[in-house]
Amino acid sequence: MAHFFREKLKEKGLKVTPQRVAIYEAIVNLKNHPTAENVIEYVKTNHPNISVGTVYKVLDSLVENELLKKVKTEKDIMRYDAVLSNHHHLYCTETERIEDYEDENLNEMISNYFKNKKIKNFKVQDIKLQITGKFNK
Amino acid sequence: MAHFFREKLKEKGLKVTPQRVAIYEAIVNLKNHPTAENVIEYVKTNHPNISVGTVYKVLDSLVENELLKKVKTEKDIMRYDAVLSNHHHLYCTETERIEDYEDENLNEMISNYFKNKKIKNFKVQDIKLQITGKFNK
DNA sequence: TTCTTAAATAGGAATCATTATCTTTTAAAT
DNA sequence: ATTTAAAAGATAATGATTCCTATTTAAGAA
Repeated sequence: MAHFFREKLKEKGLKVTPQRVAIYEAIVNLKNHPTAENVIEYVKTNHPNISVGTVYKVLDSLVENELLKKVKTEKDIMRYDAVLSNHHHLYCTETERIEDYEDENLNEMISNYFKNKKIKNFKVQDIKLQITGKFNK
Repeated sequence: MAHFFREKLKEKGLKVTPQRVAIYEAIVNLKNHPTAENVIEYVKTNHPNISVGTVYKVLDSLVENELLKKVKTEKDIMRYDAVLSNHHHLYCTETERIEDYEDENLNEMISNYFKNKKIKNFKVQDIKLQITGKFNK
């Protein structure tokens, strides 16, 4: 996993730094689509001197280079996702919990639907579901 | 429309103030899911003394009372929607444009799909599509 | 209509996530 | 080992949003 990431960095012409690796691993390990602050806290256990600005800069550049994604929320605090494959999100109405939801059949159904049904004046590139509700327990 | 809004405010036990009416009308008139700043600018043409804090507070309370909705984005600036009926959003990859997308057939297909396919440990309350792509022109 | 009062607004200071700036360090190519 | 552009660190600045408090007002009661 770290190997995949190192390769990807090189591909994109980005230097492989310990900070970048640590930040990426933080996103992977921290489930629930962490905030920058979550990442900083996590990374500081192994890199106590890491700078806040560095974390923000790295997150931005990884998103720009498609190694991470931002998660759309109704909050002004950004959250990140290391899962790049096509998937949807379950949003809890009562907490900040956000979980990934993968469903091949659903993807296929939707992609079929939009093969026929065109949206006028709009070229669809990607479709994601925001599924809002309540987790049990 | 203003009438509907006044009634709704009363229903919720909220006072009908000129500021609230103006802010609500701003959201309705400003297409493209305005930010708080867009609203402030718009409302100031008729209410030059309106306070920034008031706009934020009103927006919050209208969202809380289900007279407005927040739009999920990847930005740290909040955007609002006065359309309460079930609809989806078209997000432009290149600009900040976000348009409503209504599609009864789609709603039905998805709701049928989730009538059978249950998500484990999760009770679905609402499903929205984020459709990302490019507008023509 | 006037009175009463809790709710709402105005104005401005404070907060806090994020950005920007500038200096020092470092990855990695030569 | 040298070189150098890129990256990181430290910290100041920014800007959207929230907080605070005095003043005003909507709306029910008299």
